[in-house]
Amino acid sequence: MIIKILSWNVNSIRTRLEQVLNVCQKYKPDIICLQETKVINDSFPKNEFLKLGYSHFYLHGVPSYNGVAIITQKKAESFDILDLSQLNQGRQIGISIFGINIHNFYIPSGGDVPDQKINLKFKNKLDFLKALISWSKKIRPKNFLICGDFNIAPFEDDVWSHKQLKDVVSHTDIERKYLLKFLEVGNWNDAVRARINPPENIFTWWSYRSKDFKINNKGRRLDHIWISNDLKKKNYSIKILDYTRTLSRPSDHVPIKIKINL
Amino acid sequence: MIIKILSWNVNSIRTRLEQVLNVCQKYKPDIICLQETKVINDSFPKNEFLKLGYSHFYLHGVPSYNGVAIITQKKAESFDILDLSQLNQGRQIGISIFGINIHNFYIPSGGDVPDQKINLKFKNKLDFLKALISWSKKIRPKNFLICGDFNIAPFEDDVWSHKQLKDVVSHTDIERKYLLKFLEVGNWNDAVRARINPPENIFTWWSYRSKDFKINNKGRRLDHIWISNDLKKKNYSIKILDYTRTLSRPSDHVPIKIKINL
DNA sequence: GCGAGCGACG
DNA sequence: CGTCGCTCGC
Repeated sequence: MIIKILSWNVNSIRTRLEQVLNVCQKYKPDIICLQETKVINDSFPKNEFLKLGYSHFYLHGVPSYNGVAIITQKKAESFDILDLSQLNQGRQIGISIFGINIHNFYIPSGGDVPDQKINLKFKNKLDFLKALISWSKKIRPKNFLICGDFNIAPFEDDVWSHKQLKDVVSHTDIERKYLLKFLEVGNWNDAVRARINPPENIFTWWSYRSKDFKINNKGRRLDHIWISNDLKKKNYSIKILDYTRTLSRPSDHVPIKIKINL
Repeated sequence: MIIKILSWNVNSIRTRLEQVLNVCQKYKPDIICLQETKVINDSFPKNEFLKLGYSHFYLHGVPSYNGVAIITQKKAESFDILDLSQLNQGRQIGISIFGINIHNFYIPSGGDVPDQKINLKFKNKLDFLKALISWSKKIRPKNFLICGDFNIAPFEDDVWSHKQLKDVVSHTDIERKYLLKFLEVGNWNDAVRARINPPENIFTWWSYRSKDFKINNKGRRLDHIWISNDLKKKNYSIKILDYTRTLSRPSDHVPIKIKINL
């Protein structure tokens, strides 16, 4: 059975609704994982998804910020809301469906200053990664896929300039180290870089602040799909839907998609 | 010489820019009078108008609220900023062009409660009307056209229900009396009602709060074009562009247009 | 209901 | 640059 999973930090589902629906109509993913929905569960725009045949909503929204959602056509076998940081920030949910486990993350962005002592947000980000490392050890992933906005570009060529970004939050040594530790202890596999590499585009995020984002192309690969060893053996393909960044009023992140033959 | 003048309360020129440009391309007015531009002069989006051949901007914007603008293809012979209320609220400007005088108003809306003692905004509205009465007496209008959002529906059939709106600000007896006094002392002529009458649509405003505005059609005629006696003798026609109210993200007011053979 | 500006956050 | 929620104004 071939299934398609799409992951996208939409930066507000209400603002981006039409674009999300268009992408769903075009690519018909079985499972939609959204981050930064920025809406409480009661206000999630379910009706429009229902019209497209998506009738199951696994939501963890908090007011104003963050928020994750998984939307499916088929009912999930289970649904979990996790709160590893104990801050109730709407950062992780998981479902079991089609015999696999899918978790959807929004890892903290970490603020501006990459210093745990003076920037609590950066500390929280590293703490969240530590919690994910423990969680990975505990669950011993099997038939498992995780995706979302990890807010870290782990490899040197995951950013437009390693040299200019090595002290910028999202690409500092310590974040990259923690993320790779998370990858390693869970025996996770970076599904995207297993299939796509430069010079093909691997970036999933371009700042709103620089116009003409594709001219300078100062992007970063902050969004990820990781799979357990058993899924790695399956046939799968990856697509980064970077065309969405050229639409009017875009999200700063673009969707990533996996098609996998279970 | 035939000239076309368009008056429109756009409720933010920045938000409504595309719609205003579309209307200009469609009707090619020589003179565009806008109200509630809600933008300071430095931020007025001139470039887009320049592309359509409108190269002269007569602006009186204040931050956040109110604001009036006259935009023309031909340079005006004079430009006046008036501040009859001495509150610097961006409510009246005038130009001389094509040998006539054109003044563009945004009369205060007047708040909720139609009582001068407990509602300062209502008092300010009546004071503004008194000032306009004095101004009319003083100027003795000749070759004069005034237009804009007067925020008053003067006649009983200028609202969807005189009975239900007679104590609602915009249609109270005292406002109607003051506005008709203003009309009378200036020897002004209501150019719109001289040409268009029910059952044809004469409303220029429908509240944002009632959806399906054309079903209940609870509109009011708040926007006006008045002309002096000498202009009354010219050939002229009027059009209310109420189709703009059906566009997405519309202004709550629609444009009114006069075509006059000077 | 829909503009505006603000400060927080990204 | 662009979300949010807030308050204000119409």
